[in-house]
Amino acid sequence: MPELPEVETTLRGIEKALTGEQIVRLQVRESRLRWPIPDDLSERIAGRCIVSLKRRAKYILINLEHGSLIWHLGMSGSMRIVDGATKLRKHDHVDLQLNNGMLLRYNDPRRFGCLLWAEDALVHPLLATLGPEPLSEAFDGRYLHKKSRGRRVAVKPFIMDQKVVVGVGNIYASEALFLAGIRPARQASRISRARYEVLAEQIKLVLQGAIARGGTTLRDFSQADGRPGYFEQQLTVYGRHNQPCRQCGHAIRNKVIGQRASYYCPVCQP
DNA sequence: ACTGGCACCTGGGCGC
DNA sequence: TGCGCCCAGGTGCCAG
Repeated sequence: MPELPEVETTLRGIEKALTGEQIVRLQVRESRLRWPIPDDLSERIAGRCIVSLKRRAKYILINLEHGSLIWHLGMSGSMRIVDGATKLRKHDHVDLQLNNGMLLRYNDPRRFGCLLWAEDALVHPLLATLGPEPLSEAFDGRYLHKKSRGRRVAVKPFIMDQKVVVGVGNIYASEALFLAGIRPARQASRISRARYEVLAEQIKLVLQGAIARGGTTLRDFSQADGRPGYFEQQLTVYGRHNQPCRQCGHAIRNKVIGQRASYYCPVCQP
């Protein structure tokens, strides 16, 4: 489910309800996520206050007075703010219980997400080697061009590599490459600086546009208040195999690149 | 250092 | 209705 816009949407949806509140406990119904939720996590964080929430890449960081929760939604994770009387749904694996009676409830059918704790999240091994944030000034065409020298991979998996730039997943990679007019299978090292300038700009625009609309709901993603994201209507190529290109009318093609479905227009993306 | 392939899971949609 | 198959928005790890 979640790429950067969906994670950002989730963060914004839970931030107000959590910030400044005290944690009563963490109720874990299913600890077998991508990595097991540590047994002692609840006692470790009980009684602590939530100072702030941040996003780094696709991780949600819940900063406590001391230490942080590192929370990843995986492919199918979602979060809601509910009260204690709200009925459990299937795959509601974790509740973060607050002293005001509200809960942050985590649902994750496929259990590819994770919930970890670190004293200093940013130096945690999972976060330490991540590339720049796409919406930061550090990320631009010059950076992408330099980073791509000598890389034989296709440009699509290249921009989905979290060591290159974070937050770009399978949907927005296809979208940004379409908007930039670059074929997704093209070798990363064989793209000019000028075209990387356009690509970096389109990555920023497509992510910002998706955040503004609350992300994309294809199957099961929902915002923290239960509403879907509204970016699906804006998708130009993703999931539109054999449908006419919105720019030129040619049929959109579907090709597996780096084990992931990829969509492009053979005319607009030469 | 890079690269491609596999693994981890459940559920929905399809054809038979 | 049931079964088997394929697909799904992520990413760490492995061998080559």
